[in-house]
Amino acid sequence: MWHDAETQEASHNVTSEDFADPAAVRRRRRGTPAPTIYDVARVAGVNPSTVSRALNKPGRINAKTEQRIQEAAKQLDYRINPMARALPTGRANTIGLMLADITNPMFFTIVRGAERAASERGYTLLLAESQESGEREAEGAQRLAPSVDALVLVATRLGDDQIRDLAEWKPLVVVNREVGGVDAIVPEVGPGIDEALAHVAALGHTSVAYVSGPTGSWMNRARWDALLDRAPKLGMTVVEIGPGVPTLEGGRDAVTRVLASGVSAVFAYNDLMAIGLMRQIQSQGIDVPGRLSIIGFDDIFGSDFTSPPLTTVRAPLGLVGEQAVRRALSLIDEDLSVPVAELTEEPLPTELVVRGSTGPPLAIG
Amino acid sequence: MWHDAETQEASHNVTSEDFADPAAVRRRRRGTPAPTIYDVARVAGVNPSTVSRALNKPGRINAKTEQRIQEAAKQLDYRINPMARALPTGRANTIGLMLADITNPMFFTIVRGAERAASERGYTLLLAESQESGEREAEGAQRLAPSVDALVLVATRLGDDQIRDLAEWKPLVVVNREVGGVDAIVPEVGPGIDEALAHVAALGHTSVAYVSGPTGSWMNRARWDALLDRAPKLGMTVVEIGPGVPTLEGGRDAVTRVLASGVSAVFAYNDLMAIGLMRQIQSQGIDVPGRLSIIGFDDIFGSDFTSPPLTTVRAPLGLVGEQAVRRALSLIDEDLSVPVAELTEEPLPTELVVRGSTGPPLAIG
DNA sequence: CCCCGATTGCCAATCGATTGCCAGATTCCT
DNA sequence: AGGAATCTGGCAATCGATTGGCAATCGGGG
Repeated sequence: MWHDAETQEASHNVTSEDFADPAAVRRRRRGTPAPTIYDVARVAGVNPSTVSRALNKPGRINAKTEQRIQEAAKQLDYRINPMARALPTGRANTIGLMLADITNPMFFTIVRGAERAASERGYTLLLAESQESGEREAEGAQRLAPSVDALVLVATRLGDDQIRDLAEWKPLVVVNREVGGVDAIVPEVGPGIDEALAHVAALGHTSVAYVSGPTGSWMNRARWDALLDRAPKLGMTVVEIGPGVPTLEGGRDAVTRVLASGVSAVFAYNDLMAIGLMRQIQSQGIDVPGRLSIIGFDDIFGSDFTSPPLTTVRAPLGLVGEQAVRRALSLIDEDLSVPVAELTEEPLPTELVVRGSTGPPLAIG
Repeated sequence: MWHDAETQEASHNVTSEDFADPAAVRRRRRGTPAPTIYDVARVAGVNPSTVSRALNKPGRINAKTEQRIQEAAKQLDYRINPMARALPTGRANTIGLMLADITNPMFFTIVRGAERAASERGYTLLLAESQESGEREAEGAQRLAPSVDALVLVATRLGDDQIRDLAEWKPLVVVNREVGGVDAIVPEVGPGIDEALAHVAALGHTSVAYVSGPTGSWMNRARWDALLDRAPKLGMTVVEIGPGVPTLEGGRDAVTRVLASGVSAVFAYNDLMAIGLMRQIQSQGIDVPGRLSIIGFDDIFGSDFTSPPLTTVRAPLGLVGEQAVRRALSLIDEDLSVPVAELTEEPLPTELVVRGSTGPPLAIG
């Protein structure tokens, strides 16, 4: 297919005649009031309530009438006003999604899964970002809560009590965290870590470190706990280094302490930290995985771009997002005492993805 | 900071007494009806309308009364019901953001900018994804439109006419595209491309290729046009290869044709394609930038993870998102004939970021 | 002491859709 | 044919907040 300058030219001419000016379009807009069910009712010659029923209680109305109304609606290009509907029903058909940091690639995948699950059921996602600040998050949640049917909190910085308070107010699901009394979607850290430890053990490592993430992060603790529990059973020593911010910088900042610790393999709280760590270490002329094997968590976008590509414990983030929303939807149904759509919640195991950043330790290789 | 098993244990005990079971929390939730201005009015001993005015027309009400109402509101933990407010005012305080593909990292940055600009003014973002499908996008836009005050379309697949139709319906801003008669936020491709061409010319390249993105993409065309216009002036030949999908795969798929074209430097429609191209070429044992220099567009997250890190024409995506929302907000104000908040729209120039994927061509080096 | 204007708060209509209740029309059963 | 059951569609109240118009109150000036 060729670049076609003519097409562009032609289309540009048309536009300049009539609507080259954005202001013109705007002016035109102002006049148009959106049609309501009253308009539809008038055209179809029925009562507004009949229109309402025809449009969302199929069968409740005589087929003939129903069709007449459908046609009137189509003719007027009627679309329902969600806000007006939300008032009597109390349901906005929206789900609030609260993220710690939109730019962290781990969230993209979750958002996509969530969006998919939501739009599948006719729900829309309302987005808010806490920018890793508990205060902003509380504020954001308060702002979001009244306009959504349910909340999904991802990697939240809120305290357990705040979360429970919110949960009493609105259906709520937390992701990557567990809070007593609140529905949670958390990938199983165990399987992936078992695989990963088996992997490094097989390579011959006997001492590993964990570069810790934020103190308040539930998932950080979960990963460390799992490591602490299992590594010794495989005959390995394990130390925690940190805490640090869950970003490239956080990883960079841990380098000195990692090297000083003398370990031959290191787990980082997440891929971002792992990558930051790796790049910083490499910039000091140190070989990865020769001198140090590095393992991340999550398998975010870009974790296979590095060289060596990052070995990581993958979390099924897309599924996590999907399930979080599905669970939220089922909570809404439950609130309405509607038979809960049966939740076939697959387990969410993590798994090791072996790439180039792990290898045998120097002493052996 | 040490891992503290006790803390966890303790907190777990508390929860198990009272709310270990999510169902218990849910049950508790059902009873609570949210307080309304009527409740506040009763407590404060005034008329609901007075409450409304006290809460959002500061000064209209006697200071004494106003304070009494504030206190009543606080006491009841009243928060306004946005849906109920939206009905009479016609404003939902939301902006709809429509993306082609949430998982494309280039959008993350835009989303963050948009979210920031929106929440700054008390607006919330409503998210929809078209998954690169025009049909889904049209549907999504229709679904979104009635519940938002304005729409922002990013890298939309819609036709010009569809966009104009939407624009007559709601304030609308398109990003990374220009449509006659519609407000648009588009980074200036010129400066970055000039820099990039100067860069490759200085390195000694005389022939470049452009690996094209989706046919329907306005930005794809804009970049190609700019290249086509400027390269010859610098004494370089330029060919277009494609079109292709704007992903890693799209880049991989272009490899054969790129190599066959005999060029020594290649621009790709975006970083994703550039990276896909680079990795595929490297996997064939071909050196980058030795045999082929590669340049991307956007400077997405991860484009500096590759080795060599990617030289790319950076677009100020965060600013783009911010400005798109700001413009949308100003359109809303304009519709309301409110004095438009003065828009200090900085220009959005692109700039070359030189990293490792460009170098002198073989013949010279 | 009266009048005037400003201030303050209330009344009631309104936004658009939903829904319980009811009445008239049909159908069905025996 | 009589009566019950079922269909249909209309009426009107309701969700929670906003807002134009009005009435009561108050202070001040003459």
